[in-house]
Amino acid sequence: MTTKLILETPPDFNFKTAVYSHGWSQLLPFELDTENWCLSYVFNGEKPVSVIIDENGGKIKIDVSAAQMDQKTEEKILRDVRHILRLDDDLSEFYHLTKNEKRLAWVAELNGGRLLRSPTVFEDLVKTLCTTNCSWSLTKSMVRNLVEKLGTESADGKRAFPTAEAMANVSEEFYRSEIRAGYRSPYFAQLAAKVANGNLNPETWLDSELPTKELKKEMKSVKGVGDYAAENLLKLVGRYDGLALDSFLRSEFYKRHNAGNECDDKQIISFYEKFGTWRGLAIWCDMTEKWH
DNA sequence: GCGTCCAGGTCTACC
DNA sequence: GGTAGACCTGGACGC
Repeated sequence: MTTKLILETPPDFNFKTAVYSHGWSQLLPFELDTENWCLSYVFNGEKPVSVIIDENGGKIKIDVSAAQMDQKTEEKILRDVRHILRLDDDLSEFYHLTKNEKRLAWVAELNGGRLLRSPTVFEDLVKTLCTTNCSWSLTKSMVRNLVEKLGTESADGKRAFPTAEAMANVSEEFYRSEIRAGYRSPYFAQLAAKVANGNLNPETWLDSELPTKELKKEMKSVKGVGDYAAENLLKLVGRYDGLALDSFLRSEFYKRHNAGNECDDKQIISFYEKFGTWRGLAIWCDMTEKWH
């Protein structure tokens, strides 16, 4: 039994470019069906709720695997889907900056630039930690282990992303032996404990009034979060000042803009300076054009 | 089958 | 503030 919900989309919204914006759609509890072009997710709540999201005729359709829902749950699902697809982001200034750039004209044409995110900053933070210093396959493996071993099951047998409380209830050793997180294990244990006991609330980063430099400093106070991780998180809360340079972006930049030769990060930063506070989104779109 | 390298980096110690 | 070395894991690669 499913319940259908509908969301209106802004005119400059493109479901596929949002879903394919980066690797998040490959990380549980997201699951992407590229044949039917729909995205599944399992939302946390009193009881986890599994949904299938797709687009038809300029509207987002949400099939919820629940026979009955109270109004509060329905409103939360609608709010969360708006959040993960970034339906309320205003990218008009970014499109204005990029539409006359040869390599970036596609962004405004395809209504790109909306980076898929999780319903909570906590989930994005944990997933970002899973991307550091490892292959993408290991990132997927760690996230899968977190969901399958610590996530709560929904009615249809899928699992939600673990809450901070669930993650705080297991030991550092659990992260090593079961999640296969290696040296990141103490980072996960410490982070979960801080969030669960109220000493850290990453959700406040969404509408923080701190200048980006200060907010980045706060993010980096989390063990395991360095420049790349903090700048990636900043992009996910809507601030694109930092490039979030990692080995992928560097190697792509060398290929596309430096004849395959390595160069200093300062040269990359200088290259995107003209995009101002949008530079982090500009480099990401520049390096991922072929995905679209 | 085995060893080495390195991937969507960060931390700590040291200068 | 800048740099060297250590750090888990697992897939790719060469032999």
